[in-house]
Amino acid sequence: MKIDRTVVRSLSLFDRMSDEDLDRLLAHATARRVVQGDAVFEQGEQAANFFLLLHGRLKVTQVTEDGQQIIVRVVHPGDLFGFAKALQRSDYPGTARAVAESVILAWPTDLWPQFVEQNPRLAVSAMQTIGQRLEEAHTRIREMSTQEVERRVAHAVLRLSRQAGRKEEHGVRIDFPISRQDIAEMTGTTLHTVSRILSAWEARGLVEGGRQKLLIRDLPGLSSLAEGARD
Amino acid sequence: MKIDRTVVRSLSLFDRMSDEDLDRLLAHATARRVVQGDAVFEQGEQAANFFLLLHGRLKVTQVTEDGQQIIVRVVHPGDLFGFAKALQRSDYPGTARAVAESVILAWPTDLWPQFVEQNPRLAVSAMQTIGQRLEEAHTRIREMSTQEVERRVAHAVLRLSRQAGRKEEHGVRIDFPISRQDIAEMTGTTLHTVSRILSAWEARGLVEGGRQKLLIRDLPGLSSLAEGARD
DNA sequence: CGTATTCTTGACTTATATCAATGTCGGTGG
DNA sequence: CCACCGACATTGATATAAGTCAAGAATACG
Repeated sequence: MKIDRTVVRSLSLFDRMSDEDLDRLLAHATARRVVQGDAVFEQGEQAANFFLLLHGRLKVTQVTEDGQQIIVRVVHPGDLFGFAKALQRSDYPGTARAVAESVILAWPTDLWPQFVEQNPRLAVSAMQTIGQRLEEAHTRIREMSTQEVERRVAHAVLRLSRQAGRKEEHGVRIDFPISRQDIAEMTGTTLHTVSRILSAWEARGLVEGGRQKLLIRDLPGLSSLAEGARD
Repeated sequence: MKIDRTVVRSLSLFDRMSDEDLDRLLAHATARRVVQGDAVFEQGEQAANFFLLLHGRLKVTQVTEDGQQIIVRVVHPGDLFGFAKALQRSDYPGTARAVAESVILAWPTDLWPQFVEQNPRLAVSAMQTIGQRLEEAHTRIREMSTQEVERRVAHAVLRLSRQAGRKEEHGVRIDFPISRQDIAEMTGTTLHTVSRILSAWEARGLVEGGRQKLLIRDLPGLSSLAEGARD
């Protein structure tokens, strides 16, 4: 598959890179289309590549020994993902699956050192990316430790609206198919509880649901709920 | 305070560094003694330094707006901590407090880039450290999402025994003062629940408690509990 | 169309938090 | 050195948020 330079160029990760450097980088990359439902890599697999999401949406999940699944994160366009080797692992710690038709770039993992050395900006950028991810994880831990489910779900939905929101006539739509089960796996609860919460919100005019659909009608209202407003 | 080179030398972080490089690095470092209960830095403070723990034990905590506290991690000798700048923050996201008499090394944050560039091994090492921390965070999220409190506490105690365990006649002792409240803040529960759990374990001969003390008498027993053995 | 997901909703159960009271340790100062 | 105080811990009673179990409805898809 041919690589569309203009798409890559527009990503903040590469914005200060010279055309030659960019070309050199892309020379080693392979572009690939991933259809909805397909996995880019599976948990436990040997990490042969690291990736960049150009277009679409992925979710990264982990399953525990006893079969329970959690969503580790959602990958948005422009995000690096699957750089297990940089974190001294030989296998992928989770499964990355397309929840919408996606386009990715793949590099062989053994190119990571070059990738980083040839362009120090990338090294810094990568470290900051991981740092951000660490902070997100801590935020999630803090929320799970101290907040009840409804607030956690509110926060999760607000995050999604920021990262994957598309403005619509009556509010902000989450721009990819997302099920109640997904939201449950992001917040550490059950789909039943999520369903009840969303139904209650819908009755209050905060959101509008639907099968794998979510529209936020009242952002400020949701925000105040997330901040802990009692009712 | 004078820096003890032999202590530094023994840390894996520096083991393959030449004497000259090490000297160059230490030239910019300041050693400091921190007495029990004192904070090395406080949440929200401008990040002027990054640190290395030489001796002792610290806990890093965060407080939420509504005053609830969680323990983000425990810092063990040899660990880097407080490198907020590397993660593109200007302030410290948490408070680092000595739970035992400690000795730390401090470098000005603006030296971080040199620190990293002059010795690429350190850059890699730092990134791996952050990577590990990210994995730990995900493990914690996974546990909080899927496991009941008793198993989480078991896992937390086992981790502590690995990272801060000292072998004793009747088992493994957690080698620093740790309260029920601390364990609660590490596992996202209350001190009451922790107290009940530890009492039950003590009755079964798994552990031996005490004021800010904890001795694990039956590691295999605890492990099987952590792995989900029904009773 | 019928079949399979996904979602909703009710009834019930349970783990864990909350509230409340009391006990115990260990260091400080009289 | 002993008494007292404050921090830490234990334990019971009660409340409740959220999970589990169960059934059915709605929506999408082949």
